[in-house]
Amino acid sequence: MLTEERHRVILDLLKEKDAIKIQDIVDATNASESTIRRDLTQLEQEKFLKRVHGGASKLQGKLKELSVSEKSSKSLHEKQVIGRYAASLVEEGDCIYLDAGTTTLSLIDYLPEKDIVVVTNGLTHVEALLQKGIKTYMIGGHVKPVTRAMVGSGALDSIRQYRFDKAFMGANGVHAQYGFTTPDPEEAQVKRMAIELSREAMFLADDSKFGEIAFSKIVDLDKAVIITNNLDEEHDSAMKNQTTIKVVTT
Amino acid sequence: MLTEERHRVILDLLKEKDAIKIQDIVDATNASESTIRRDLTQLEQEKFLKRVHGGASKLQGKLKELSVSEKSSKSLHEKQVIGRYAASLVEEGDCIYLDAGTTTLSLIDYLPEKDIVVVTNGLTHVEALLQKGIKTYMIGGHVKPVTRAMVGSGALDSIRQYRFDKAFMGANGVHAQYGFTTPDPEEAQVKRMAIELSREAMFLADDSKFGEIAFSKIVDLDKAVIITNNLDEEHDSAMKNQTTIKVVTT
DNA sequence: TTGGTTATGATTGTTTTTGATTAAAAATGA
DNA sequence: TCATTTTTAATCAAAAACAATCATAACCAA
Repeated sequence: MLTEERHRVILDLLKEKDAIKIQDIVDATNASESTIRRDLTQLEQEKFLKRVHGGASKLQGKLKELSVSEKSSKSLHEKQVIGRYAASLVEEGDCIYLDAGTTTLSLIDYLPEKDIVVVTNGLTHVEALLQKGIKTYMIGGHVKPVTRAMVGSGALDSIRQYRFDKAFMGANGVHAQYGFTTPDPEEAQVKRMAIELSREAMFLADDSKFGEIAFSKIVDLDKAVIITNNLDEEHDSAMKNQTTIKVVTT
Repeated sequence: MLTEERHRVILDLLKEKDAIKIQDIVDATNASESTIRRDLTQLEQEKFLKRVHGGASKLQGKLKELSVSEKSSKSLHEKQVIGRYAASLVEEGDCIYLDAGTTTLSLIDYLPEKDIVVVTNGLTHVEALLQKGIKTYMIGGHVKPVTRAMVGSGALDSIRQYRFDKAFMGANGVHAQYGFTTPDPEEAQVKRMAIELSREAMFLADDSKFGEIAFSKIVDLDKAVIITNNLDEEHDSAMKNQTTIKVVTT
């Protein structure tokens, strides 16, 4: 039975019962206990269920936040790897800016239990941050319906009240010549301002972003460090003399 | 039977009876007494019930803090009535301020399909507003974990960027002498500022709020209109010469 | 095919959960 | 009050579930 089939079986079982035992799944799939455990670990990471001692249970609440396509997307793992590394850079007492977007969202899971303050413009991020008990500030502004990010002049005024030790940013395009880019000019403004207000800025970008160019320029490459999961020779040689690039593999 | 299942069973039993004996739970779950005791200890810690000698009992009072759904269910109908009326006051082109809180939240359901702009400090409200396709602004600031409202100096700076045609407010206490009050001084500040910035301010308060006094004063009664579902003679005569009170019955 | 990667199932030692046992504490009733 | 009964918390050993590791099997691209 294919991995994906098993996953489907597990989720189907969970649809009918609120909680299931590992043995039930073993019986239903004829896979070994070890395999099922691995499945559960994976499905938990992808936010499809919650593991409990002895089995797994539905997770209620905010699972609907992410569309299924997003969750199962191939790049999920890359984002987690990048997010985990970025989170490891956070130090006691830091004031962090966290840009809206899915890559930066994955960082939250790995944030250390330290005394830190996080400022964000992502509505979705706030819930996750509060869940972890992190002191959270949100900048104001117009709420952009599609991305649930704060933009506009209100956001610019609002963000100017803060200063950051580190800013973790997202972008749609990373290009040797055109720098960091994003589709929405208003979002670009906010991002640019966040970088200016920060002692140290980092872009979290998986390898699919390299060579891409979106409509609005945020800043040039030399304004921020890049954290990515993979970097081919072509882009490396084009960008390496402009900024620092950290490649995280596992 | 999984731990979580047992917990569910216990809470279900408690829903039907106000108090249960340990032996009843043992019978219902086929677990040992020791295990049930451990379950009860845990559930008590998580504020789901209160242990009593021989078993467990519902805890009344403010456990409801946890589940917003339960909390709002009690006076849900009143809130809906008030919310619907308040929404009917909204006119084409209005700029609205919507205070955080459950009463104002119910207003959103009834907002007309007009070209309006809504500014809010309630994180929970934003999602509902976007769902209805309403142009939404959020003020920035520190996110208060329990209420998910924006407070603090950031919120004050942020809200000052706007002016409102109408402000719909919530309060914990409405008192002839002490005016409108709320438990948190920081929230009171934001509320006060919102009222100042608004041409017209309205407090949405169900009848349980009358005569109550919370810790922090927001403003005096004459600064805002009151919209409520019911008003007894005593409070009416005490307040009617200070402000306008609109009683909505259906 | 070959070499390398990934998925699998068995095995290991460790951790968590469980139920029984006990002595202490609380309720009961004369 | 005191003695009796019930309930409780604490302890412990057995059982269940666990993560980690490893060798094998299946898979894939060159």
